[in-house]
Amino acid sequence: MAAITPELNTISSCSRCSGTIFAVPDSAHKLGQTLAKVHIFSGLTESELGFLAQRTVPRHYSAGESVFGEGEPCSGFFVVESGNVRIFKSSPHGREQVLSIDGPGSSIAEVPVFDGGNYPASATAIDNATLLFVSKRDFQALCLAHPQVPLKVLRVVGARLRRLVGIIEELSFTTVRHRLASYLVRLAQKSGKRTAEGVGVTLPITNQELAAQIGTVRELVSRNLSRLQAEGMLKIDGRNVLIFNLKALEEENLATE
Amino acid sequence: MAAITPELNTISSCSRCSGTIFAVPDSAHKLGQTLAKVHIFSGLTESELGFLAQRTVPRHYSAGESVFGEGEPCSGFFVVESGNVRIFKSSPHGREQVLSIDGPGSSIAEVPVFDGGNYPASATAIDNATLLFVSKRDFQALCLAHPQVPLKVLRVVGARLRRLVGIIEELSFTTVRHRLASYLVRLAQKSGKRTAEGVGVTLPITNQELAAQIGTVRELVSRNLSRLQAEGMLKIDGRNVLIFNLKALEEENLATE
DNA sequence: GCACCCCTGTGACAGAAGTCATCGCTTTCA
DNA sequence: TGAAAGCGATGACTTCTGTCACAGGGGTGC
Repeated sequence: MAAITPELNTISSCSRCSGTIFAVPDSAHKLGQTLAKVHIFSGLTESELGFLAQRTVPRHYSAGESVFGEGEPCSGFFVVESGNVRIFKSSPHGREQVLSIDGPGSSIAEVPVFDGGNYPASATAIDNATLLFVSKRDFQALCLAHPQVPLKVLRVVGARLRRLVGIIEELSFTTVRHRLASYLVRLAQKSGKRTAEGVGVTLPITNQELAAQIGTVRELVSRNLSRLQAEGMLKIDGRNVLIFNLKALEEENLATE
Repeated sequence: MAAITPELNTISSCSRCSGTIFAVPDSAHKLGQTLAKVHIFSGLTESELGFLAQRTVPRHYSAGESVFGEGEPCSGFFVVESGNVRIFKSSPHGREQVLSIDGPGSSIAEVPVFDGGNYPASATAIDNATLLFVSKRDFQALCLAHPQVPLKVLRVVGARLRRLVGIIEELSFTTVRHRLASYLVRLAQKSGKRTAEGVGVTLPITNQELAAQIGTVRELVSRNLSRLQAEGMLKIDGRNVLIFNLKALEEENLATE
């Protein structure tokens, strides 16, 4: 296993590291710094992080590239160092349902590492991304050696589970219109710009992708956006959306949810 | 809150145990046996189980009684000793979406114990049930003392997560008709009786409950069952359903899923 | 026996969801 | 520069979903 690490390290980032197994130069140090920012590794000592860094394999993905596919056997899990990863389910008809978007500091596919099953969903890189791969075996060993690590994993998995329950709730109880309104409200809260007329947001994704995130098809996103505009709740200008009355949009959700 | 344990023990089952903290009579022994059958506690030694049994509080619920409600603060988690528990989400309009049904040996609400949040959904007893309550503190202590316990919890939570992903997939990609067909197929695989004419199953629940489990309303369950009957795929006689062609019902799912 | 409650089936209907096709605009890239 | 691809809007249409209302069947309890 030690063999995997230095070689791939070399490929990925450290041009000076010539592949000597025991050399733990800048690259590993940098990895350690990255790992320290990962939720499930917070609290580990520097030497523990170093230990982990040596067993970690950086992998680069270009935008749109697949990280793993649903149903594939799981050999380990990933930590997002840079970029964003999209976790999703696909239907045989070509529709997709996004389960989560994970950015730097997040871990991915913790679950199959522990239950021994295959990946329950697919993952692709949204933009150019660097992920750190940790093998099943190494991670399980780490968990046994550091009992607080699995507890942190549980916290992360718990958050994931809550998000999934939220998706189920939305899919089961609400309409596309409401989910779209929810999305806009969330977006406005996160990155909205207050102006005299209302709150301005910029959709960071295509209608197609928005549809995948709220569980519908692109046409319905387009239509419902138009409808909200026709009702005077907002104004659409390409990807820019000016929300006249954020409050009304929020109440939209309470109404039928 | 050490007070919780011995007193409630007394109330619940052990008539001889007078509340002395260190008495570990039959009741605790029996508890230990029960605990040994719980997935997340398998592998613990007898003394460890005894330790846990002393800190465990049996609680009895009658059919339909609430165990906890969504959003309530979480003080611990539960192990199902007997009976079945229904975990579900409610909409303000009175609809419900079942997330899982858990029987003996299952644990419930492991997640909020670790992430510190509130219960993400509600739980009620389906039939008369006995649950063992384990306080947050005791369980966290156990996890730190026995690193393999959180790993087992992760396995259980992983299974839960997979089920939720499955629900999302069904809700997002399929129609009520397909979800109903899936339900019937699963039921047939689990408890179907092969006859000359086909596979006979008995619906164990009302249409209303079936609707909550597949994410719709009672009328649509009724209508879709009738439609499947009209199409000659099955015959309904009260709660008894005779499936003429299980294969066709299975393909029904592949078709649009 | 009778009132009451729960379960079930079903007609009527409105609105939502999804499909298909088309058009126009922009971006990309050869 | 021109073709191709991607994106967004929208009309037409079908099917699905959910709601409301109502009627009948089968228990249960008084």
